[in-house]
Amino acid sequence: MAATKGLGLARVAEAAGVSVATVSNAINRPHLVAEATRARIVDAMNALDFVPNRAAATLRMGSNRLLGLVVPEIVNPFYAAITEAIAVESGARGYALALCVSHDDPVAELRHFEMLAEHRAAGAIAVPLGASADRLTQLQMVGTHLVLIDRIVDEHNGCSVAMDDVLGGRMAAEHLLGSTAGEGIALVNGPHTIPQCADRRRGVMQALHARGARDEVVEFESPHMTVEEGFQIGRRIASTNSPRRIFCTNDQLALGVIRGLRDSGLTVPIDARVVGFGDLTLATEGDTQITSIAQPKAEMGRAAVRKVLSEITDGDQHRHTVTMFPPELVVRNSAPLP
Amino acid sequence: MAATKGLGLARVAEAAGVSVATVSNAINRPHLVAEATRARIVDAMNALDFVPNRAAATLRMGSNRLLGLVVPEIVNPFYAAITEAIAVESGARGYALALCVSHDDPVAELRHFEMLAEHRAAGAIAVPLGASADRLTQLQMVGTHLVLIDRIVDEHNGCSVAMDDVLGGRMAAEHLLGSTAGEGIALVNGPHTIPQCADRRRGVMQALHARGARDEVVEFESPHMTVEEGFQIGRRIASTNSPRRIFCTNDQLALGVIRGLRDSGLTVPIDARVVGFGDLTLATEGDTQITSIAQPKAEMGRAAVRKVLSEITDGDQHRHTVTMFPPELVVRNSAPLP
DNA sequence: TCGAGTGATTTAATCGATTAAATCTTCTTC
DNA sequence: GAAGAAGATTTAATCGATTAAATCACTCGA
Repeated sequence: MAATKGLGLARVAEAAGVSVATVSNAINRPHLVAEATRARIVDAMNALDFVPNRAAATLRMGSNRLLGLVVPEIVNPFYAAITEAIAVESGARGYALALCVSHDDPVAELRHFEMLAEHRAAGAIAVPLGASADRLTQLQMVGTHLVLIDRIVDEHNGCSVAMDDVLGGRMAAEHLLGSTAGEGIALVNGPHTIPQCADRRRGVMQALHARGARDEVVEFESPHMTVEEGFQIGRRIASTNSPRRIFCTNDQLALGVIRGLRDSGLTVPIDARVVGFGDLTLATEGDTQITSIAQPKAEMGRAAVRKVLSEITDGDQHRHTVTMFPPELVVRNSAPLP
Repeated sequence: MAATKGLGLARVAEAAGVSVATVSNAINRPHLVAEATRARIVDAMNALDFVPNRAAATLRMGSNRLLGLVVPEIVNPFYAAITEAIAVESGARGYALALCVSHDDPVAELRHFEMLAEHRAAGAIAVPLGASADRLTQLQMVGTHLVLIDRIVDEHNGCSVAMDDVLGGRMAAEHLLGSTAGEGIALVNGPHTIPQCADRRRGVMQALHARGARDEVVEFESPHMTVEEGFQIGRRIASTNSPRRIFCTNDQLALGVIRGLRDSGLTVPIDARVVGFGDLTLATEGDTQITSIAQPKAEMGRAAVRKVLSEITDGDQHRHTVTMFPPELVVRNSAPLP
């Protein structure tokens, strides 16, 4: 008959014959509560189907057990893999994940950060766009801890996770060159304005310099890095005397190039060897299996979550770090071992 | 000098010389506030970088402008596309999206729903697993509106969005049969326990019956529906006299089958015609372009969001509906027009 | 027997937005 | 000029969890 007061902790407290404070303690600081009392409270919670109200806790504490993730897109196996890893990891750590798709639109990106701020997200992971320093301050303005992933920005005052594209480029080039020295490489690349493209190219150069070869890099630029553009470039390569060791800076290009070469009567990997980048599943499952530089996507995602949570919980202990993951060469039949 | 009271509405109210109630009204029910006052308030909000506290609103109103999405995985182009559409659409409607990956684990799924309940999510969209009715009641127990997508369950008392797999199967079969009657179809299918597989098969049967042909369906069952299994089946088909009009119930199988046929000396589409299902980008981009039944993934995602929001906002007006989207035949060179 | 010490529990203030009800203005209209 | 309507704004209660400080109940040692 005692009037049911409220619907939250109070109801449980009444049922268990204790105060709300004790219920709260039983949940969050069990060591403060006597075992017998705790058991009674747990029983009461189960009996009443008690569902804690995160909003109340958030209001009181000023921060929500919620992480934000801002990615350019999900329909892109690379971001899909990262997103999945982040979702799983943050879920396992007891954090909800707010997913935001920016479509590379700065306005949308900013709106998403504002929304995260309104929800008092404890932290965020983002693939930033437009690497301007003031944009980032604007984003951090919201107060949440921000970890950058994939595209990292020097000016960022915080943690970052990315892959070592220079090393990736070097590994691809070294695999193509094998033990033979003095021979060049055809580099099918995107615009140099994309940092990844510039880095992968740099890696190729490093590999060539390392073995004292002359800089024989014949470069083909593909504006949009699509299969179609790769196809055209493949035909171009076949009809000229450019190197037949071909490094494409993504797997779409590699697929297209292989088709172009075939179309011109060349056989892969007999007449030409091709290495791609990204290790898309499609490259594994298609008719031709592409040797590719794989990115440790899941590891990157997990590392990002660990970093935000470290920022959130470790307080002063925390030191910002930039983690560069090494890529992995996956050898398949488009460029088998020499 | 006046002590800054609080950090939220109160601060804005003080700056604008009004009460918190008026500020709240200016934000949520502008028509109640005089234009001049509203302008002053907006100015104050901008000047103070006011960030509303969703948690407080949620606590008060009992519901959060947050939708939940529970999917089995993101690394799967189908779910990736749906997820992206849902994220974009809910963002556009002013709702945050909490992403949960269930990995087809009932325990994880339930945990995710509990988490959504704790956050007082206004609604959820889910690809449910284990279609047991009591599971669903358990899920709905959390009180949020639930819309099912992709896998729909008859017992569900709410909205659903899915694709018409029967129609998809029929379209595939009809395309393969063309105008010729009396010839059979090789059906490369997954286990019949998967509803989609059963439905697509049913569609094939409908097509055959419709043209009065005898039930010439030679069925091959692939337990895991992988490229590799498709490959084996492709070789089997080549070495027997089964029909050379082949419908594979997903694109992975189709890719494998084509490789198997090729491996056995058959040419596609000369000696055999192949239709896949799902229209994966990989099938479009690979060496062989697969004719496939495409699912309107983005439309399905958007429809799901519209439905939850309708449940949430329309109250009594709302009527639960099951929307079946028609698939689309995308003709490519693995089975060109007859 | 008193005080100190320890462990368990409660009291009560607080976070910030919402909203029904009350109050205050201004404007009609007879 | 008084009653009433319409419009604008304020008052004050409320949502439910957290937590510092206070209280209560014991045990133990001197």
